Order: sequence, then structure tokens, then C-alpha cells
Amino acid sequence: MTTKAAKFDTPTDEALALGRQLCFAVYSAAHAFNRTYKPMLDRFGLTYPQYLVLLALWQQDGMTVKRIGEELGLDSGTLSPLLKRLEAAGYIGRMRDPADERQVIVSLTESGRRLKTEAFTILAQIGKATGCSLEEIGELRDALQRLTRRLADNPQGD
Amino acid sequence: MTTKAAKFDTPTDEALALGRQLCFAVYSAAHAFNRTYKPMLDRFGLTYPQYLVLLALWQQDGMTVKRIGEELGLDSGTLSPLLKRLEAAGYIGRMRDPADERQVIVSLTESGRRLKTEAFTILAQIGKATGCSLEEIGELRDALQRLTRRLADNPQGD
DNA sequence: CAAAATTAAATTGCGCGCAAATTAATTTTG
DNA sequence: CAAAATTAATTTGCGCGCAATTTAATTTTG
Repeated sequence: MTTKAAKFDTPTDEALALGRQLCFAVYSAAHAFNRTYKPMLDRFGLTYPQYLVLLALWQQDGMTVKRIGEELGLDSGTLSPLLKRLEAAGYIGRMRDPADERQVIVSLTESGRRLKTEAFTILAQIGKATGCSLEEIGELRDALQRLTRRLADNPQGD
Repeated sequence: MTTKAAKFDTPTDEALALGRQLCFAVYSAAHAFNRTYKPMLDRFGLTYPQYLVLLALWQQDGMTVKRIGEELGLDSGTLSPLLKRLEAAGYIGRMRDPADERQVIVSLTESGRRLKTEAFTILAQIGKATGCSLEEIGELRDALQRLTRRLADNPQGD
């Protein structure tokens, strides 16, 4: 029906196919994770980014907004309203650092600390949903971390 | 200073560390891609999701909104306003399918088709920014596609 | 020490991303 | 064939995510 030469409209056209793009594979996987987490987090009235903040605080309570932002790669424009919602939900408290009133220190409430127990359950469910062995998960995660680092380091700008 | 047993507050505490989470690695990589694409797409007044729609249309012009949604994993609630903005920018046209007035057919304008040339340049820049070989990119992409499929297939719900 | 510069959060505005409700067209069925 | 069900797209509302601006506190410097 078509000749060999007519397979693609331009010589390298296939290179632009969605299925070939690493960025789209990452984009899709991020959405897939979000959708998998959603029903689990809905129970607790949490969104996925809010859950990430709690993960950070379970490791290290009492961080400033800036520090949390560095951990998650988010700025205060994203975190300020998100933290207010976490506070309204009763999982965290926020207070100005008396030693430097510019900073706001974020701390888990008793309710927020209690939630950590549930996180292990969620973790197990997610692990199961990925269908990956711990080894596979580790390798994929490390590869993505290397990729992220290289993309972030790139000074190419515009 | 600390005993062996006191290394972690609970036996499996380290499992919750952000750096250990595959989901967070994916989340961070998605943001890193977005930030890398942004200056390149800003030239053309495009956002990354808008660029994805164009990628889809360059492969197959004249799709319906629903079909585009299937390609990208997005619903009409996301696509409707996005497509209006692409239309306002002059890259696409939208018209009701005369054979089924429920459907809207999305087509590239001449300006939208012209943009395809630039996409090859962007692709090359991104490839460079990842610092990955074509082989590495392919492997990582395939691993992510398998992961996404398994997450999406999972019926676990709540 | 006071003015200028820097820093941390918060705020504003815009574009996703998704759930839920709405509108309009088509298909099913009774 | 008409009522009911289904389907496609739009709209509404909310929470990110980020750029840009604003506010307030601290640090630098002249």
C-alpha cells in the first residue's frame, strides 16, 4: 500500500511520537501515581502534595517553610496556601520563629504525628500497585534522581 | 553517641524518607522537565501541556477532543479550556463534526504545522539536557511506561 | 547607627488537572 | 417513533505550581 520511503512524512518524524518521549512517560507516570494515591489520601482529606509535606515533616519536624520548599522543590507561593490548608485540617501548626520573625516554623500536631502510622499502610499498597520488586523500584528511582539532577543542573535556559 | 537500635525512631522509619520514594522521584522529574521546557516553549507562547497536544496533532491531525484526551490521559475538563487557548494563539482550529455534532474536531492551522520544525530543535536541546544516551532514554521510558500501565490497571481503588 | 540591600512569607494572577454538574446531540429501548 | 439512556463537550469549583509583586524582618554598608 505504501512504499518504504512513504512510511513517515519526514525522515525523522517518528522521533516526535508521544510514545517515544521520555518527558511524556514521566508526565504520565506522575499522573498515574497521583490517581493511585488519591483514593487512599481522600480518607484523610489530604492531597498528594500535602502528603509529601507530611512525609518531609515525619522525617524532620519543625522545619521552616523555606526548608520544606528545598526538600520538595516548591516555592512559598505554592507552600503558603497549602500549609494553611494543612493547618486548617489540624495536621500541622505554624508559628513565627521568635529568633527570626521572617521565618515560619511548621510543626506536626498530635493528629499529624498519628497519621504516620497510616503512611506505612499506604506505602505498602502503593508498592503493591507498582508491581515492582524493591530492587526494580530502587533502580528506577535512582535513574530518575540522576535525570532530575542533570535537568536541574542544566544552565541552557533560553 | 547513639546505640544501634536508636538509629531510627521506628524499625522501618527510613522507608518513609522522601529520597526513598519512587513516586517522589517521578514527581520531581516531571517538574524538572517542565522547568527545562519552559524557556524553550515561552518563545512560542506555549505551555508544556499545550505542546503535548501539538505533538499529538503532528502525528495525527484532525482528532476529536475525546481522542486527544485518550492520547494524553486528560479529560475534557482539562482540554476544553486548553484547546481554546491554543485556538486563540492561532495554532489550531476547532469545529463541530457535521456527522456528529457532539464531537469537536481539532485541526492544526498553517501556523501550527509550521511549528513542527521547531519541535525537532527543542527535542535535540532536551535530549542534550537529559545527558542520557538514546539507549538510556529508551530504557527509562519503557520502564516508566510499564509502571504507568500497572498503576493504571490497578483496581485497588479505595 | 541609619539607609540600602537582602531575605522569608504571603499574595495575586494564570494555567493545568480533575471531580461534578450542565448542555446538547445521538443511540437505545419499549 | 417517543421516552430513556448514553455520549461529547463545556462549565464550575478547588488545589496545585510558578512567576511576579508585596510586606515585613534582618543584615549589610557607608
